[in-house]
Amino acid sequence: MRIGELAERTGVSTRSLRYYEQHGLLSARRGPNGYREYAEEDVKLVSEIRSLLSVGFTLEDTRPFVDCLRSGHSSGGSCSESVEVYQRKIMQIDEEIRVLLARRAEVAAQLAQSCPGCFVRGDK
Amino acid sequence: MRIGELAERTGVSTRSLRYYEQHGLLSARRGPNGYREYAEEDVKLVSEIRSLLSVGFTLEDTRPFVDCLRSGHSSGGSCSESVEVYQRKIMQIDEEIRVLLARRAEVAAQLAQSCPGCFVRGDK
DNA sequence: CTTGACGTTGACGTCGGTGTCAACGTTTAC
DNA sequence: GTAAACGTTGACACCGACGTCAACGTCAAG
Repeated sequence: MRIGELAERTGVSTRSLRYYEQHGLLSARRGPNGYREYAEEDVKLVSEIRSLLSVGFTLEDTRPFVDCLRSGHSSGGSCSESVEVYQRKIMQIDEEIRVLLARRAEVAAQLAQSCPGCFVRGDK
Repeated sequence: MRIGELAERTGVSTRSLRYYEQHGLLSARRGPNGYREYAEEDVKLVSEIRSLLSVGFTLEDTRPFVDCLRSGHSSGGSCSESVEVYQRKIMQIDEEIRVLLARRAEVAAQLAQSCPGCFVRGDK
């Protein structure tokens, strides 16, 4: 399978696929013409990457999952390193939520101060 | 007051002050030597900008507050446009929180699936 | 006069994932 | 044979709020 087909089957641009390769997340044999040749498993690999990116992982975060899949596991999350990343990520999200809640409170307080009687949708 | 003093008094780099001016948020008279000359009120202006930036406003978001102060109001939040920005911002923060909560749930679900029995700190 | 602190403008680097274009080689279909 | 579709690498653009450096003008103190 060449890059165009992989792109089509995964819904990922060829640009992105090359970018992933450039960062060591994807690898491809090269045909005699220099074209990249992908295997079936790469579809799954790319899907895993996109799935993780879509929930806020960085590309670097996806590396353990990719390695996990490549080492034969059926799921990218089956390895201990992946689990650690999951947990780090959740703690990180929690932290971001805390920051946002604090910000919301601050902004709401400033609003209340400069506009007494103003209410904010969602405030109890 | 020249830019160095304003920077010192507000705790903002001269680079930032020039950047704010470049974007029309700050203005300065020019001395005969070309140096920027600031008034006392500019200290308050810059403080307002920093205060808003620190709670996640973009520079553009601060414009109504700056205009409000410059038009003579004692508080940057006293104008209706500022109030609207406050409200937009709060709704925006709420949206971000919703997104993060959804993400957290997704990630936690994936973790649970690939690591049954794994618990996440903070999960009830 | 010289030194050094301070001022000026302009421009590039940062971070991340991707779009997009250029300039070129290959394969495919007619 | 030729055009269209696809492949290759390399490089610039984006977004936002700056840091940082260059190359230069200005001004006070010794």
